Amino acid sequence: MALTQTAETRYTKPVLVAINKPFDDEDGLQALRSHPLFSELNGKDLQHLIHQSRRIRLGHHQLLYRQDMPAHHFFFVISGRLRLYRLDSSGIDRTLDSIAPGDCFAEVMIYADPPRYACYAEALKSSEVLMIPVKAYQDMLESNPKYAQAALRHYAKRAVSRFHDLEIMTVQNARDRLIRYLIDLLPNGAEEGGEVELPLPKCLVASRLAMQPETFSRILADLKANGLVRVNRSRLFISDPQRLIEISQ
Amino acid sequence: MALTQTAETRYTKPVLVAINKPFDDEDGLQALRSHPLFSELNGKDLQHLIHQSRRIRLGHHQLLYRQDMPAHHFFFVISGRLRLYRLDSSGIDRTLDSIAPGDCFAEVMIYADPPRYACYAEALKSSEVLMIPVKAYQDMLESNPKYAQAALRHYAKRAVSRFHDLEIMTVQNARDRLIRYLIDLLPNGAEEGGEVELPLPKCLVASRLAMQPETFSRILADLKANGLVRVNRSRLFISDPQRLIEISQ
DNA sequence: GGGAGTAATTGACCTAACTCAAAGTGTTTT
DNA sequence: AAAACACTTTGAGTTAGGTCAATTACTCCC
Repeated sequence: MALTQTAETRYTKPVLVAINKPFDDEDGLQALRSHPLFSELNGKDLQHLIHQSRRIRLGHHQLLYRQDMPAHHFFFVISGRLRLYRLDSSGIDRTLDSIAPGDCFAEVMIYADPPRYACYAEALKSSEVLMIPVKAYQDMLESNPKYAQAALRHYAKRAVSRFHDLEIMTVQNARDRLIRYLIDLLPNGAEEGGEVELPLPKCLVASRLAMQPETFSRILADLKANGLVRVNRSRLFISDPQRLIEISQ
Repeated sequence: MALTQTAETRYTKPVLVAINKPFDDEDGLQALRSHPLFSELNGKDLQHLIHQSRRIRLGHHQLLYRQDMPAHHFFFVISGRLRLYRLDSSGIDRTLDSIAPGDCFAEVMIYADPPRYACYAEALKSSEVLMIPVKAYQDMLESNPKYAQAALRHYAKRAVSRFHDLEIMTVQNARDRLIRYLIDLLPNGAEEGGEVELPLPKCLVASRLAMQPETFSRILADLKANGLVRVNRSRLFISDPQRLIEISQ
């Protein structure tokens, strides 16, 4: 296995470090307020929700929760970056998503029955997340049904985006999957070129795209040799996305 | 391309045949009522919604909608079976989902912005669907916010299930993807054996699992030779799912 | 029941991608 | 500054699975 050590062997159980610093920095609060799940909330409801939540600091590679653990909370990323992954019976570690500041994750658990995490979540670097009790959000929604519209929009969008992820994975060859992945990272899709930053280390992007790190490296080297991307560490510059699409047939 | 003709070449535009038969057969109505998106509705609201909808009959292989078409409706399957797929630039047809009676599809479009279908939908055999105006459902939800809870549960469940589909597709080898797919078809998962019916023709299951029909056929022949499944047309009998999981490493 | 059309299987061959191994690069620690 | 570590790249050999072609099995019509 090329992916160094797995989280499974690194930790015996998640160790969460709540920190006392209240969640009131103006930028953090602003980020929370701009998330669809919270944007409609009035000040009082939002404060009440935050009051019931805990702020958690996670170290590099620290596990937040495990697959199949009962899910009593969902999370909002204040800073850092996390990834979601699954471990199969042979211990292979498959990355499913990466999560940036301003995103929520495990929020589908609010309505899962039984509520169990569907994957592992770990910090890719030192990060801070807001740990929100599922019940608190549920109660708030029940007493203010008008908030449900925004939540519905968010959930529907999430379902569409997962559908799109699935679509990439039905592409049979590794090069075309990588190309589609890169184009999705571009702010305007295939419309115009630009620079993208890989949201994960290359070996984890490879895992996300169901290929080996070596394959990823070779494909990228090949695209580079053909002048289709310029590579600078985890920053890629794509000048002509249309040409990339053309060669992916 | 092994998948015979594509829908793209078969049709120039979807031809929808609304039929006059009102949607009031007791069993059809019962099925609708048991779907989470409608189960909470009171009789009057449900009747109003049905009144604004149209009943559509689809012939074998008939296209219902195309990818990127503006989405003004979502659908409930009354009878038959449909599949969702995408077509890429080289015309390859990739199956993403199959839909059975009692299911809804394109329902995420209720909250998409802009509302455009993310894929093609076609009937796999002669089918009937209820075509529900997105706006009608939206209006109903807005005037009855209490219905939103059930909708939220449904959307969250859908997102989880797409996540799970994605997870299967990050499994790198074709045999293990097929095994996981089969186990998911079993009513009780890996808990106990049983008979499953493939929801799609074999060549489309292959496409759903990002492999060639030939590969699908060979893997199934191999599982059969090892006594892991018994195959009878599209019905498979799996006596010991645990053994299947064991060999998939 | 025969013929057309479609789906599934099987064989032979080939290539994309995996595996293993080693070396290179950048980062953190002491 | 060196050592330790993590990640990435490159090379060589192997294999899973794709491709092409031919055969068989179904299904639907007439």
